[in-house]
Amino acid sequence: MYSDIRRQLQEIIDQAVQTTCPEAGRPSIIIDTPADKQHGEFSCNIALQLSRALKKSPMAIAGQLMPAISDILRQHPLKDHIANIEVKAPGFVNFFLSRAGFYSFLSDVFIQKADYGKSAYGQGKKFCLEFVSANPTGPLTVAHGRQAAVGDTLVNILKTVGFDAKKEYYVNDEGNQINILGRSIGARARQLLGQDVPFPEDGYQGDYIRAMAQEFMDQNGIKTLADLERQSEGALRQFGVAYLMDVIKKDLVDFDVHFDIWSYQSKIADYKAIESVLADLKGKGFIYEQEGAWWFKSTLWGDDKDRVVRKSNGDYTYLTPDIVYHKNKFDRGFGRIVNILGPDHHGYVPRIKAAAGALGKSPDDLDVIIVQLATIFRDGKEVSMSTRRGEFISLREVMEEVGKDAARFFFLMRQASSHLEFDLELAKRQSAENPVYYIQYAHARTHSIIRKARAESGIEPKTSGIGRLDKPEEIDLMRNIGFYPEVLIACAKTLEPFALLCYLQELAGGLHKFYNFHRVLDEADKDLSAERLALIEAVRIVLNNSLNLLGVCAPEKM
RNA sequence: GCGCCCGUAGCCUAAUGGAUAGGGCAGCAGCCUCCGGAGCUGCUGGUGCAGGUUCGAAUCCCGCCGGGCGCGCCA
Repeated sequence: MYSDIRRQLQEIIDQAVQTTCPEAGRPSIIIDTPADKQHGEFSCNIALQLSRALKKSPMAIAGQLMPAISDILRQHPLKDHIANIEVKAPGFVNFFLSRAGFYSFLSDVFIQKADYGKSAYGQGKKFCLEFVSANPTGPLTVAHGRQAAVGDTLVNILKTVGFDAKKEYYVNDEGNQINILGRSIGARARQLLGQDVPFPEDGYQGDYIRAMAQEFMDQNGIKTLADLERQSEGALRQFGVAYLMDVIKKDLVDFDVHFDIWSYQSKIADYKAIESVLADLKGKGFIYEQEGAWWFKSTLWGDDKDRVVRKSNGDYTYLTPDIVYHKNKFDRGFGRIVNILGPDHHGYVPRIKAAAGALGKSPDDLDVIIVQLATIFRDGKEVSMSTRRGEFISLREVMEEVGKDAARFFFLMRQASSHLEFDLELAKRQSAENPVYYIQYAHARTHSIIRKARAESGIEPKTSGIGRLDKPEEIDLMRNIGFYPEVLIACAKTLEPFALLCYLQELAGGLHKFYNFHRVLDEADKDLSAERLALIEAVRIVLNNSLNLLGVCAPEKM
């Protein structure tokens, strides 16, 4: 494994530093993966780091370290895996893998197969990622779609690298938005019954509200205004929440996003729970009264200003039940809590981190990923969006128009922190301009070659005893295959699945390039064919594993 | 006004403080007797401005310039 080799090199270099320049102490040895393969598979900058302390030039230090490293390596089990060590200006020590080193990556793949990529990096730590958590006031929008794609993929990756990670959806089934929802449905119902009532100014204007009003009346046998008046506001709200949560859940299932935990505000943050948490915070001196309202001292943890948790009229603000909800998450044993929010909520981050602090946790135990908006382009024009006005493209429309695979892939095509432009026409295009197909095509191609080898030549991938793969395109593929588990760990560290997309494009590109340079199936040399077929098989497995993490299909034919 | 995010070629985008700033699109020139041409090869072009920290800065710090977002006893 790549990480094992890295760790062993660290030990070797550490030892070399101790013998050649003990006065340097025990500096931490950092082994990089050079961006440029001309600098080898592993690179160490220790000589550059020690330059100042030792008052020597980096090149001189590296020159001293080199022979010591070689000596140690000569008697080390790793010696078969390293072909060459070089010192290169301004003072890097670079390590080049041998063919045996590269072949070991293929062995790893054939041993682990569908599990290839898994690691123990997360050490089973309980990790809660809360995302989407759209209020049940309408269908999911593309903003939620992007958050869903990012969150779902991220948890898939976190689980793969050894976290006990859960996907959680928090349902805000109470509060102002839900009151407005109830009133909106009520108003549409009255209008359907012929009463000329004005629609609430802040109401939800989407057409779906009218359909819901009709459904509500059908279910409850409401035929007249008098029938309607007998229904409570609460009944309307309850109906609205249940109806829209069904819509949302179906959107998510069709988008291949499956949550582990559904938390309801009404169940977690009831009156008793809120009062208990407020009493606790008040007891700790984190809450004070002013002008009839209760204020939470969020400035103690760096927030701009303190925040109201109980208004002068006795109502709670949005923050208050949310503090209770986060306490609930911590109480459930999650060591790490991460929330995905839209950019319109970034001002909310300091106060919820302050809440974590007030609950006796470190504000660093709670992270927030802000996923920037996706702007949808149709016919080269931006489509404007506003839930209130009912003008938006729903996630469902995008899914139905471009398909689940392209939608998920496109939502991940930029870093979450970057604004995303989603071109519907491009996503639909089945051509070279569309990156989804580039990768899926690579996967289909591996299947096609393996199929043909079996059917026409009876050649099977040679999964052990590889010895002849040495072309640059073959080496490049093996290097990338070996790097796959590292890519997943990098994604987990940065909480950013984007790097996996870049990796996939490179791996797919490497396959296409190899294919164009070298013939896999050759009747005259079936042994080499079997080795190359093994390489193809390994690529197939990695493509398949990573596409699974993205929730994108890995087609065998296209 | 205060706070957060962002400025990389004609357009989009990458780069755990590392080496010659890497891809893609569009453009031009090539590659199918042969495993899927949804592919491959080649050509051209870039870190907003000015300082600082560092052995080393697209990256970190300060100041400008330009863009986005947020600043409620809303959610």
